[in-house]
Amino acid sequence: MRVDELDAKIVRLFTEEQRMSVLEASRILKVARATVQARLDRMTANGVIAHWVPQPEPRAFGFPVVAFCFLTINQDLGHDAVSRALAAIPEVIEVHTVSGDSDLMARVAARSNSDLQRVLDIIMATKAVVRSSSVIALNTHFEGRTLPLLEAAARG
Amino acid sequence: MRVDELDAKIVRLFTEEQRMSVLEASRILKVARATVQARLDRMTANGVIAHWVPQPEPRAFGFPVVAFCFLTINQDLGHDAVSRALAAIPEVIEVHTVSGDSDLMARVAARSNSDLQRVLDIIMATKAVVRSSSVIALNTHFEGRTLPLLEAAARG
DNA sequence: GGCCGCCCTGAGCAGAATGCGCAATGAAGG
DNA sequence: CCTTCATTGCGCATTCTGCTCAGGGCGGCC
Repeated sequence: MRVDELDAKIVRLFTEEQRMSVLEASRILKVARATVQARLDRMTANGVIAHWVPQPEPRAFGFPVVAFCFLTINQDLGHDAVSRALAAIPEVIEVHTVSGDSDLMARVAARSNSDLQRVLDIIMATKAVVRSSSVIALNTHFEGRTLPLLEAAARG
Repeated sequence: MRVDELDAKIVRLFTEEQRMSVLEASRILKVARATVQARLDRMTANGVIAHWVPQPEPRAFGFPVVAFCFLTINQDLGHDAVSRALAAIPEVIEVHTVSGDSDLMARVAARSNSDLQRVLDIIMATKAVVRSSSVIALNTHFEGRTLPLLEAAARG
């Protein structure tokens, strides 16, 4: 979908001030309320706004450790079956099929470095994963920063 | 912060049905409206609910390619300076300092595989990055799936 | 030039939700 | 027993939402 600057401004407003109402946004942007409504509906329908939900932050409730695990899987099962098995583990936040030496990459949260070992053991215990190699995130500078990209897309 | 099952149920409700109002949530959960309000306020104040904003999805507006780039940086500058330089590039969605052979890991979005090359060139042009090695996400099975972890934390 | 579709606009209205305050209740812990 | 804190139910004024409608501006198309 093509987005324009008004779309980006709307998203930015609702991002910066989450108490923003559609009505007030329309006042600030000096457009009709129905316009803001229509833009939001259109972006939601087209998936540009993928979700608008309270995002729990694992760091804030006891899972400060984040690791990226590169997994070599049991090829007999297939990627989808393995990702389903991984989806059953709550500590697994994210799974991609990737290019390169490994088959899958998973983002994993844990209570501590030793707890990470426990989670990795659970992953290996699924029998779906043959080998894993992990990289620990020592410091997260930023994440989920998609707004600048939306604005870049809006400019052309 | 410690979360209980009510907290998790509240987050689940607002995640599954984003048109949910505080009032209706209180009706469904059979608690007072003020309680739901208080829980949401508390979770927001403690960062358990990190953000509650429209999340733009790059795939939906022209950036279907996602890659994870492992960067070796110019040590003279330091991680923070480099991450600031990367923050100026809208295609860079996420940056972590990581353990292992590389210094930083960045999640990068791009319009296509060849466009990814363009973005990598921009990254290298900052002079902050000495070497990069990328892994392309061929298929995203799921991501941002933090709710199960919150529920696990709520159970104990 | 004239027609058409699309989007934005301003307005109105009923219904619903919010923000706020308050006193009472209940459970937990010292 | 007393204190503390979360929860509860209630009410009120204010605000927002969902919905609808007719009108106007604009670009594309024949």
